[in-house]
Amino acid sequence: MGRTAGRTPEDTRRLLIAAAAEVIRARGAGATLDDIAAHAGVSKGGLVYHFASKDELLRALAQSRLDEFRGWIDAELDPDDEAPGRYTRAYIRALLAPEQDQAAARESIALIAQLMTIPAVAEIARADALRLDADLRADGLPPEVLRLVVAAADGANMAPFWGGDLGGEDELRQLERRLIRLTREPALWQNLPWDRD
Amino acid sequence: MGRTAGRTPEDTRRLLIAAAAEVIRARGAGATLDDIAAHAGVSKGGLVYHFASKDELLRALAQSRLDEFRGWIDAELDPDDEAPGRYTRAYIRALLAPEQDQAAARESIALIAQLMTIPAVAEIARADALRLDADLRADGLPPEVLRLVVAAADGANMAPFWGGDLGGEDELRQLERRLIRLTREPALWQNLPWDRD
DNA sequence: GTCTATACGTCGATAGAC
DNA sequence: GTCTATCGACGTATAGAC
Repeated sequence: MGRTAGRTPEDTRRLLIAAAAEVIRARGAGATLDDIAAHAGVSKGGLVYHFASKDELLRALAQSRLDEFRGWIDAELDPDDEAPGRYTRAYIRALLAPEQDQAAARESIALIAQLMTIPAVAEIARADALRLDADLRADGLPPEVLRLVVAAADGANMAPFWGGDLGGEDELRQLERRLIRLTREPALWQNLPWDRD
Repeated sequence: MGRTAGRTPEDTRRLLIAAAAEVIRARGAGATLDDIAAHAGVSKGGLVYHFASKDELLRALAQSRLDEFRGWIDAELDPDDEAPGRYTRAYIRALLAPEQDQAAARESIALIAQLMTIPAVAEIARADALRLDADLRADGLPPEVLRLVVAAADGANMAPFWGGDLGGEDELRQLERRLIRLTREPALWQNLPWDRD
């Protein structure tokens, strides 16, 4: 019999992933395995038993974040909404949802961006992005409207990461409403007199 | 007198920054000072003479990238364009300009994102972003149009970083044309029937 | 099967010779 | 101004307690 009290290996793994997220958020990029292990209440060797390398731990952390984000989209899906673009609308709401504060949003994005430098993480992130794009393309919106709306949502979401300060919360809410409106009535965008003048 | 042949300290610094960029692009995040120094033709100790720490070297690299990006915007400024939104149009062109290939764009963005995890780099990036936002806000466009256009350009620019695959080059060019059109005629966006339905 | 303790190799940083 | 030599810290690997 092992040494732990009532704690399954899965619990320990989750504990370690959560500790990694917290320590990296607090200490930044240079967080050590000792820090993470101590924060989870185990030794560094104990950590290595569950995750053979630091990269594997960070890969698991990245996967949990990607799954979490996918969960946010699903949570924003409106059961009464059966019209084309329903998934895109959930995507917009998930991306533009107000976070606790700007700093938290910036740190969360910085964490993902940082993990992207690990090849294994870049790979699963790319696979996730491809699946997400496929879901969005299957959502029934005209391609050029989808591209505009997704790009705008992505850009607005990334803004805090770069540290800029373009407009406040009210303007962000207005942008969210208008992007969602475009998904409901794509002709608004398509029928603008683009080639006149 | 020192030991070098005809090379000024400034030359050596530029050489080391260029070597850092190249080695990090090739080897990824784990590039060592030895690798970078060897690639520039000096020893690790020689590198450390010019940059007291690895962070300082990477800070200089980040600054050079930020300056380079600012230069791209200035290069896209149309001398004959005096209308409101001229700086925003240059910003859009600089961000959506086709790079050599998608992989190069992704690596370039990944480099910046990776450097952002260093506190000193995050600070200068934030200062740069604030100055850029101030320039954009002073460009004479209605705030809600500016926000949409900048968010869409940012998001389209970041797309390769996440590894997704939403549409091709032609669609990107169309998006660029339409965003620029909106800066020339903001009323197109403002006068849409947002609250109807 | 789960974890602790410990040893090993590498890297960033420092000191001092030339 | 650049080098060699060396130190301390970290990621990795492993032997063994329970």
